[in-house]
Amino acid sequence: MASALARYPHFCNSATPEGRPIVRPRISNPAAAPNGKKPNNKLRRRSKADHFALNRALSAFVDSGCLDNAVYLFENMPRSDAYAWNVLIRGFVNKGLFREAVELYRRMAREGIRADNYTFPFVVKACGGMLALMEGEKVHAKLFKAGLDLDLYVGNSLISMYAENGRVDLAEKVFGEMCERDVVSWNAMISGFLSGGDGWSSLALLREMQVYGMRPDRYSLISALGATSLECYLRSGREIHCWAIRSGLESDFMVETSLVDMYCKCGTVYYAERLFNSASKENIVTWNAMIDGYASNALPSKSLACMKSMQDNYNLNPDSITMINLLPACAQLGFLRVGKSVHGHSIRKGFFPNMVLETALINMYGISGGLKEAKFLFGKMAEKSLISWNAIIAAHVQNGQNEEALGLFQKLWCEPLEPDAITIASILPAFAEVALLREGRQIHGYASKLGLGSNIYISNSIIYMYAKCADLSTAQQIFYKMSIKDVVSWNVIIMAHGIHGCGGKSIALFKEMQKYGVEPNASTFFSLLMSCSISGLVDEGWGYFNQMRGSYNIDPGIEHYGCVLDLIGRTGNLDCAKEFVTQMPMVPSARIWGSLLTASRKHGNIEMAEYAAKHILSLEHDNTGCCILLSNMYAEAGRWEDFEGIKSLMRKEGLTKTVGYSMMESRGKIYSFTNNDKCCQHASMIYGVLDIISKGIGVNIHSTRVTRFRLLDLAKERAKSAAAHAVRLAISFGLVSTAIGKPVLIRQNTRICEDCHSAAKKISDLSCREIIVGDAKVIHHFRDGRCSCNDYW
DNA sequence: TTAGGGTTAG
Repeated sequence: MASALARYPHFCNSATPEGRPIVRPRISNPAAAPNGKKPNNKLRRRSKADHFALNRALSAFVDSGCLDNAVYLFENMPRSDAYAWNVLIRGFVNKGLFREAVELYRRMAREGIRADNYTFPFVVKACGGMLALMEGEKVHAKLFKAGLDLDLYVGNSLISMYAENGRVDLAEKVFGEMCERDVVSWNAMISGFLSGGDGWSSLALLREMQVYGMRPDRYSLISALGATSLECYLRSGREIHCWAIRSGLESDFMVETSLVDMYCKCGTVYYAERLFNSASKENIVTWNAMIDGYASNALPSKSLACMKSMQDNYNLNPDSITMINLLPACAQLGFLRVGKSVHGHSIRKGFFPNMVLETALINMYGISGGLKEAKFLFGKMAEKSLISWNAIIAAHVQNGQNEEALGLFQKLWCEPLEPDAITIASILPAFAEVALLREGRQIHGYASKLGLGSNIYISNSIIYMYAKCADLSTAQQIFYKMSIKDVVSWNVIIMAHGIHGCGGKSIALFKEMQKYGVEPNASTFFSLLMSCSISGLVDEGWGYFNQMRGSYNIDPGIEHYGCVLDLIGRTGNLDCAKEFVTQMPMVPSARIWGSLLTASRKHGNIEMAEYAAKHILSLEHDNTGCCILLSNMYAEAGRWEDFEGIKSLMRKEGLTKTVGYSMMESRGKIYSFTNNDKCCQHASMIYGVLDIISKGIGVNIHSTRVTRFRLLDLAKERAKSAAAHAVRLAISFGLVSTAIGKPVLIRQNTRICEDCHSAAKKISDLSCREIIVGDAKVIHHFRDGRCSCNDYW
């Protein structure tokens, strides 16, 4: 637009680029007699014919897209009437130069030419195109004053303008007050409801227009098919298809494309494919609709094959929309390389800048593990929409970068953009993973403000978020208040109880969901088995695992095997655990070997730990957690050479321990602590409390692990002593900064260490307070010297 | 001699 303005600056300010006001050359009127006497009829007729010829030439330039020539001619015409102005305004509108069109309309008024019933439809359309509601309303007031508001064409353009500006209510008002309506009026309103996201009203209006004796045309059908797609209402789509056949519109290329798209969006890709196969293949839009249809119906390979066939068999070159539609297929297949080649092709073809394409690429990179590329693209984008922000936030969450996602969410508030349902749905998992309860409540409040309280998808995420923020009771309340619950709602509430160590309640909920007629799926069993594993319900877990295939016809996936392995690990029968891993029907992942490693550490079996670690490092050579765990085991066993071996491996690989931190909230403020943090707020008070607590539970804050380490390492390890680990600093501060009797809520980004777990149990007993620590996997409830995880995590 | 509604995309 900026370049267009530079090209036609005089329409904005009636001045030449040098700043001189444009003075239209006044060619003497040939019809005027030189002596000032009345012109004769012959001369007058000739003058009129010349004027008409110039207008016709102007119109011809505009129709053929030669706007530069049209402008030149217009500026050099001896006189211009409303017709000439209208034609030129039309030229700008048709080229999408809406600002210039409106400027020309303003200049027309300044030059004393009255806008007429032909002018306003173009000007109103320009206001719709540039999403300028205020300008549109001003133009509406002007045409009302001119008595043109009842003009059919003007009314039709007003309907579209208001709908485009998101004011379907005003569009409806104009439509309702029209004294005359034609098929275009009905179509504009049908399309208006559709753009406002109200497909049902569109479809109702399609029926109503027929009651009024109006026959739908190709435009009516195209909009109505869009409405059907929006509402996924196949029955209506089929009716419209029948109407298209009866009225001979089925072979209209745009109706045909809309039908293909409708069948895909309604999930009936088979019908779309049948129609597509018999359709003309000349139009790339139809191909694009089919490529998108395959990908949206989980047929990504067909999507790629369709694109290839389009190129090889029909010699059509993919456009930017083809690229956009292809990217979800790449993401589904995990074809990062193909996705990158789509990116490269788009660069070579000059498709950039293109906000939609860039956003689609960010989505693809986010899903395919290419967060670095997604971040790079986002940073380079010239223009970003809310959808672009949603995509980059989701990319961070999908790749476990929750804190960065929350940072971006905060930055979004500084933009002139308002977060929507997708933003909330994208960011909620990050809140669940790293936020404190107060922040969780804020995002819940914001979701309610956006009217998303009854959105199942959002509600499910909110339930999980409350559970992870240690507020199981609010999670339960929201769950039971939901008027409609889907299988995900049940899975989430089962998992919510599971992570709080309430495995028995998870089993009860599993039985309850079936009483309500909800069929469990693979995720239900994952939640259930995970709950059994956290609560140590070994027999129950085994029972449900065995029922999966036999009673529910669900094949256990690797995640289910992982849960059962945790269950076996609890029993301490590590040989059985090892055998279970080697006999799994799928290749064990690093996560599976990690489960065996955890069990080995828990039961002090260093040989089994080494065996598991060997497998983990062969799959993930940079697995820091594995190295840390094994080095701790070596240290505890006094195997210093092996300990140093692991440490040097870590140095060689450039692996650094994740910095653990704990967070807690007091009086609306968030406090964060790292291990042995001497710079935290209220440090002297916190260390004073910690000293008292440590003495109370029989721990010397300065020499906790002396016996476990060599004297040489004593000084080094003292600094790292678990006695001043972040979680204990947070607990110390929590005990004195929160109301007596209330639980102390802590969040920790890593798993709680054994020493701190043991200390937290004792502190809960000593202080008669409940201490809740949500670590990276489990919510530990420490009460009366015990923990809800039964000391296995 | 001029006008209004329209297909695929994040």
